[in-house]
Amino acid sequence: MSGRKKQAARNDELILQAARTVFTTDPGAPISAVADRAGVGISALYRRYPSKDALLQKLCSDGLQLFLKAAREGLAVDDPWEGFATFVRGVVAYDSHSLTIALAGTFPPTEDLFRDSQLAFQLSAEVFERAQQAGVLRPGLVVDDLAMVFEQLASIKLGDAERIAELRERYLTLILDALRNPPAVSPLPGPPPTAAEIGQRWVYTG
Amino acid sequence: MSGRKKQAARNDELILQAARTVFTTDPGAPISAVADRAGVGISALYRRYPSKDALLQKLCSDGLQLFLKAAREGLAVDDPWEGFATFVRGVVAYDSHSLTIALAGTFPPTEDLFRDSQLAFQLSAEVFERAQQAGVLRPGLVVDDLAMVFEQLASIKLGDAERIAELRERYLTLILDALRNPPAVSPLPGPPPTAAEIGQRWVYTG
DNA sequence: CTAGAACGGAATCATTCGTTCCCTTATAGT
DNA sequence: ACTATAAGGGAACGAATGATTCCGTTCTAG
Repeated sequence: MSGRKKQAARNDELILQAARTVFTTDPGAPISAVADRAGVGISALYRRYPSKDALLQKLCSDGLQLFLKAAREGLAVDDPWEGFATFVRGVVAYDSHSLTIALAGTFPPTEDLFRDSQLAFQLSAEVFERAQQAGVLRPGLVVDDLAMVFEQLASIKLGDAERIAELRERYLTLILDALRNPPAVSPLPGPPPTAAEIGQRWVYTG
Repeated sequence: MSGRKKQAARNDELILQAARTVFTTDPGAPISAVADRAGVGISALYRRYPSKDALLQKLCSDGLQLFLKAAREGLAVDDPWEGFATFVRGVVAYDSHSLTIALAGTFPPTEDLFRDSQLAFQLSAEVFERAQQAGVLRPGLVVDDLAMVFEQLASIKLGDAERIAELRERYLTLILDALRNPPAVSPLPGPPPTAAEIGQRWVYTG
């Protein structure tokens, strides 16, 4: 594989990566923004996906796979609490939720997507219940609380991808400590947010 | 004041309330959605505000006033921790952040808005630092963490306004417990989220 | 009874975007 | 070398959306 073929193969990845970045930042972004970001023309996109919806479905599906991966990794850890924490950290680190959340309901779902999301729920319930039965979870919690926690962490959008990951880790630490029974007090990781970062969102850009 | 005048006065409030609800749910909503929700025509809106931006500024400004109110209420409480908690609960309960966050950066800011937001920062810093010096805050926290916490709670959007308030209280309890030094374990309030609620966001609506 | 404030909502006009189309370029196979 | 063709660039098209304007209607104060 060389020359044009190699370039095309790289574009495959370039486009997916660009799409992830763009739609994570702004779920309603135009498809041309993805092309610009990837440094390719619009044709390159339409050669690969028949429509915008198809691209979104692909992204959503990929996100779901990462979620499943995180769940399986959690299940693979023996200690119930560590398994639970591994799962939750994985979901946040893979950023699997930003896309699924942002995109949910914006395009017609497919059979596969539906099936995978059910599997995802099932697996996370397993991880959760194992921890719950081991008594290491704060009383009163339910599985569906997890979805809300993921969603809240996914709402953190400040700066570039790296900074976002740092900040999410910070608040994930806070929340995991609160989810644990008995509660823990871990050191808060990462440089804390600065006034400059917070103020950033107030600047008006046409 | 009677008849037409009274109706007009009621419309003032009707429109503001509708605008709050609509733009909180969807910051990019068309102005006609506000009119529909308020049960009035578009003219009724344009009679009161010269443009959409003007309406947004008004909403944003109102939200900021509520934030200031919450901060002052917190400062009025003697106990440093209770004052802090009062402030944070106030901001969340008044839902002052959903609008300001959602709208920040989407319209040209005014002088007043800028000044008020500075005052807001100043007041919340006071409440925060008082608690910090009393040693009731988790080590490592900074004022700007608060903004991030508010933002995360504001991202909870599930069901109608009442349900949203319930759920926010639930996670606010979790987070406040984690923010406190030493950490607390309060009972989690409100009916927890259900699978049906979580699944709701996956339905595709054209 | 009438001037005019308050409205309702259709019409206007600009913009935004998904998608298609056509033309250029580079390469693989002969 | 030479051409058929895959890959890609990006302008053009057409539908939709939505802010704003405009015009005809209604209600009431005087």
